[in-house]
Amino acid sequence: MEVVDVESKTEKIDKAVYMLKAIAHPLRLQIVELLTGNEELCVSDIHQQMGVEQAVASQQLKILKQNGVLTCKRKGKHSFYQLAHPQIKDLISCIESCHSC
Amino acid sequence: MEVVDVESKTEKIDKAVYMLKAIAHPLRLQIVELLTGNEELCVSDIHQQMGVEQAVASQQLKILKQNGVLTCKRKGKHSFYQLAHPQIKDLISCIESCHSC
DNA sequence: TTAACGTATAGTGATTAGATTATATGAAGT
DNA sequence: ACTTCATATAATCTAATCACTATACGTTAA
Repeated sequence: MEVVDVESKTEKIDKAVYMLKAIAHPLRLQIVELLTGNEELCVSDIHQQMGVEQAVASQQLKILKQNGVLTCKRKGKHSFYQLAHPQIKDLISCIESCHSC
Repeated sequence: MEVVDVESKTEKIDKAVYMLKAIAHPLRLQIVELLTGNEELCVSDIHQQMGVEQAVASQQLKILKQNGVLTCKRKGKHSFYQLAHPQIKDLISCIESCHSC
């Protein structure tokens, strides 16, 4: 195995770790779960549905975005967030299935 | 929805979060990856294959065990660790697939 | 029982993530 | 330009996690 492969392997691991760390938080996991059932949601959708302060929702969304879990596009006054990868849906159902059998 | 349902929902979320947090670490993720390709491994297998101190391997294995990612059974001098849920294999391939397309 | 091997735990300081609240920015309508 | 609504950032303090290393425990065989 060459050096360049080793480097990209640790990079992949780091990216995976960042993603997992981002999701590994009660609020953020629930946000991701919400987004597996909704194509996209804006900050106030989440802050209302989850019963948390707007600033809290915005902060957690930022963390999920920074770590490659969500993407964000602004339309007028609203910022719409959605899953960055379709596989994240599968990931969520894997985790959920670990605690229902 | 009844109170008992709400409670078990947060419990499930917490358990999922603990699992994800445990996996969300470079060494621990690699240990789990090793265990998706090997039915079971002992501490010294891991400490040798990963090139880390025995104590480090043991500590990280303990964290994975405590958080429901691995199980452990002792046979003589050796402790053998394995995945606690088969779905963890799928979880790992989901994460990996997020960074190869 | 002691020696050798495999594994587990404990202690430390440094770094990072946590919750909470106040404030700042950005867009749209009047 | 000013107001309102939607979103984002900053600041603080507390708590958890980190890496690292020394040491303790458990098992087996002589």
